[in-house]
Amino acid sequence: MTVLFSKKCEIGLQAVLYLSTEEDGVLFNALQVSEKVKQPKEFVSKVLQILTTSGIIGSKKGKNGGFFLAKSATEIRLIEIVEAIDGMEVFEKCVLGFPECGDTHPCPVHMQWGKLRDDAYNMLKEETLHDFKMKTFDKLATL
Amino acid sequence: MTVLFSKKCEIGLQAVLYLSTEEDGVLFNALQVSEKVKQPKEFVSKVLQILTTSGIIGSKKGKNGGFFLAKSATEIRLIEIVEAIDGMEVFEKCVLGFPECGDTHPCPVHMQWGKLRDDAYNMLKEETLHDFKMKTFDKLATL
DNA sequence: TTATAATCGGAATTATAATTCTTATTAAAG
DNA sequence: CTTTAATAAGAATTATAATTCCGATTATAA
Repeated sequence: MTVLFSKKCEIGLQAVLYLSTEEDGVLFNALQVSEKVKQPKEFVSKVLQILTTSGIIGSKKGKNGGFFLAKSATEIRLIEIVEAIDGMEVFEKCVLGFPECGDTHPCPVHMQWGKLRDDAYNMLKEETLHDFKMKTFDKLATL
Repeated sequence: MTVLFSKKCEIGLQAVLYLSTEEDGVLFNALQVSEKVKQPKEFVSKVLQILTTSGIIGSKKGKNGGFFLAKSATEIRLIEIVEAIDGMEVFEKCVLGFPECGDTHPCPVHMQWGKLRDDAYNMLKEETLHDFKMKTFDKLATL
């Protein structure tokens, strides 16, 4: 099992972070991305398609085609990628699985998890891809 | 998808919280637990078996048998249930899925997630079942 | 001692997520 | 205009988690 997001989503996050390491206008094809994130090309392609449909990245078909950030790295937030692939359910459901958990019928950890969940949400929402760029570059270089 | 734990684990947590609502020595059979947590008896039985093997709950076979807390509610912590069913992987793996993420090769959210992860761990570790007992009773009564 | 009501453990099945395959479409380059 | 290298989309397959089923065992109570 993954931690909080599906494997598709993890790959999507990694792929977009990788795309953000290049300047505007430079393309990476699916093979290059798949080698960087160390996952099969076919699977990575699927994820890149989803991100293309949702408008986070753009694609160019045909020879010398590939993928690129659809917006500037200063405008893309990690939460958008999570939302496009997994949706927002993780931030809405009870961590203990109680279907009726809420402010009126709280589970034993409702308040505490609520804070953690909001912190996680903010972690993904507040910083832009650009903020992460250097860290990411260092990170991806070592993989 | 579930939030952080497998469905088995969610049911295990709910089941143990339910068992903790009774005094020592009182048994609940699998059917009673399954009705309370609103899941099929067969599935709940499976989960109760796992918890029995790991020593968190006890079982009595045969007619009038059932399940009960193996220790006092003041000695059982939610983290034990998570560990018995899902293991500790959620608290060890990178939230973005980078296989080499760690203090030397941190992912973009490594430090921030590290804090959240530790807070979640402490949330499940520090309070005992007994601490949750009244809240839980109220909670389960409304389901 | 027999019937009954439980847990136990493993096998079988089903559902869902992950992964792969296939074919179509597109655009550049020869 | 043809070949080539790419994405696109959906179908098919595989892996894993969830769920169900069945037979065995156990203990109580009639």
